[in-house]
Amino acid sequence: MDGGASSDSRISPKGKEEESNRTVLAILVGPPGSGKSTFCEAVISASRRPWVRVCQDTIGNGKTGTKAQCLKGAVDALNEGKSVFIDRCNLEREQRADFLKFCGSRTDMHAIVLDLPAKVCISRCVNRTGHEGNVQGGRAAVIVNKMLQNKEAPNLNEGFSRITFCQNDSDVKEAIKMYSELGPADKLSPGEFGKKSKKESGQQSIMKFFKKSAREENSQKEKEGGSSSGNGAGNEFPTLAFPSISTADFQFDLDKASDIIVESAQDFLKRVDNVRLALVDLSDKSRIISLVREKVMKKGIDSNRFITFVGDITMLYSKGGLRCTAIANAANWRLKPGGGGVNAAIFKAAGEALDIATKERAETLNPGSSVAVPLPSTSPLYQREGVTHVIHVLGPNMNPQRPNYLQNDYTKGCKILRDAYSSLFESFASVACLERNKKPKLAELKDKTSGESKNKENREEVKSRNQNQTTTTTTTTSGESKNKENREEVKSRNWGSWALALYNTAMDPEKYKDGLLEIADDFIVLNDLYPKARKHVLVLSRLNGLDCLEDAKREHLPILKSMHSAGVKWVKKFLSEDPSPHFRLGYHSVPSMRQLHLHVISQDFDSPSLKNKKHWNSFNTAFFRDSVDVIDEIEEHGSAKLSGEKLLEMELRCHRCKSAHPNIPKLKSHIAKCRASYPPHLLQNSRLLSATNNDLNIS
DNA sequence: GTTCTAGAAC
DNA sequence: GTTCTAGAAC
Repeated sequence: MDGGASSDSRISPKGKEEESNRTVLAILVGPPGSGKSTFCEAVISASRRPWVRVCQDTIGNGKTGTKAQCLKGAVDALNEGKSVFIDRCNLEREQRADFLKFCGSRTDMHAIVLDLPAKVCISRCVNRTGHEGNVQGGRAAVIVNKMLQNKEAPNLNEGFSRITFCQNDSDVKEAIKMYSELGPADKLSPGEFGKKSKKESGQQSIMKFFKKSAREENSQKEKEGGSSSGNGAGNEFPTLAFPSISTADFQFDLDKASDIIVESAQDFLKRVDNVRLALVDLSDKSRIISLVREKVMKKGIDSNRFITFVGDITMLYSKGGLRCTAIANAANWRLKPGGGGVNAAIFKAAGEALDIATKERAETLNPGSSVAVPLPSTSPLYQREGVTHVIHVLGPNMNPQRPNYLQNDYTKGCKILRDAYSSLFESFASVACLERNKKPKLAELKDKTSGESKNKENREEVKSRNQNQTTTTTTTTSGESKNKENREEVKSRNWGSWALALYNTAMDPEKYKDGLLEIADDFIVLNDLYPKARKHVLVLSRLNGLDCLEDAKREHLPILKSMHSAGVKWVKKFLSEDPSPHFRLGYHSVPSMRQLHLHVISQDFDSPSLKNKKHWNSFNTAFFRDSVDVIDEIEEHGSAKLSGEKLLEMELRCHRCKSAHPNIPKLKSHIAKCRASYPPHLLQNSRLLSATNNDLNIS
């Protein structure tokens, strides 16, 4: 920081009489979660000067307050000779203007800008509301980000005599100290303090993060003896390739659309560093591409960070040498493959895996929103193109032949299209953040620069790397054919001694019988030693050699079925004691403990043993394979689908409402309260068992 | 699978 | 300073 906020500041009053009665009206400027109320409270409790906090959230006595009420509150306090904090977001100039009318001989106008990283504000919002209301998880992010999009930093020419900018907690602390020490007769020196040098941004931590990653990558490159920098620098950035949304089938006006693309992109790139956007179109005669190019040029957007690209969005790397972290899909609202255009092409190129992964994420999509779907490493798009995520996005429809036609209402249409792009870019930012967190895999590829003649060796490299991955992590997709070659290698597993506890129990149950709930001929039921929910038991196969789900084949169907019905029996027993919980029965794709075991687990996940991301994701991503599906798949294909351990690294999402949470404690406090209905996928095929579940009465 | 702990993030 | 994560050892 350039030391600003600290640079004090107090000027002792010149002529005591005239100056000592001066009041201060300080307008706090910052999004939800930036700490405005905390700021006010800290100053008020420590200050010798009489302050009044005028807060729009509380002024309405339970109802949402209005700006008018705030204005009146401020006038009253100032008339009583008190100084005032205006505690509302005040991010836009217009919002602040009315308060500045008080600027007069007796009142000094101050702005205090809490320009903290958006990420920090979002996580505080999540924490604060925790549960109900709309400001939680992903929504908090959307709301805060949206507000920040329109923010206008206060300027002295609005009528402020002093503006204090705070970019981090220590700036805030100093500002609090400064205002706290402001006695009734003191005056703070006028001017701007603590303003950031160049770009202003609420995304500091994300920017820092990307900068750091880029540095690391560069230094690694140097170590490898690679070329230093040059014009290709942009090639290192995580890149989002996206088609123009709504302008093909949905017939959105091209001129308007190109404005929105350029403005949204510029906005995004301003806030997030070291990422790149690429607008892609199939044809070099594309009108949208030329319009966008023109506007990008006019606006002077960095050509390393925003590019237009002519080519097939499903073959950007293999055919065009353009490496993209994520590609956007102009999806339909049902998120179904097919149809035509980009949607059909992407689903086709990504294979069945994308369809499955999409279904796990969402059933439908609203216009103006997006959903990021991680691509399984088996998808051709991942292997061949290095794409880790497909982000489905749905724009407005201006085509009368298609559903949800907007009847030429471009006010609505433009808004939805803007929302669509901003949602798309936000999704990409979190994807890029996630990918960066992992050890760079594809980034290891030493490609020189762009060049259309992307050499074959590189592609071979990608391929072999991914093959290696499949052998070590036992990731598979569709059925038996896939992993035949790998099987021998995978077969010899190294189980640590700690991983044999279940195996030993299964082989010699009598020895451990005190701790067991049930011993049958082919299975054992026992409480999980470290339950991850209030009810969590294991149905353990007794068959030697059946180590894990990967080993389960058609010949094991009888035992799988008998384990399943044992599980259901125990669920019934638990429900007869307490009918409230829901249960799932399933296997981990890659278990830590040897000997096939079926988890029977209540969906409260209320347990001190549930401590980390891996715990959560092992029960709440596709890593957890429902017993019913496993049986179906083995009956049909001879083996069950397995998911890779990559899923265990995914961001934390509520298993009911699917909101995202920054860490385990916050997730846990959320799920303790979330009563949203379960995702539709779980409500089918008896994947979720409860007291009201009819299937329980029959089987 | 857990525990322990360094150090990152807050 | 405290909270949280993630990697190593078992």
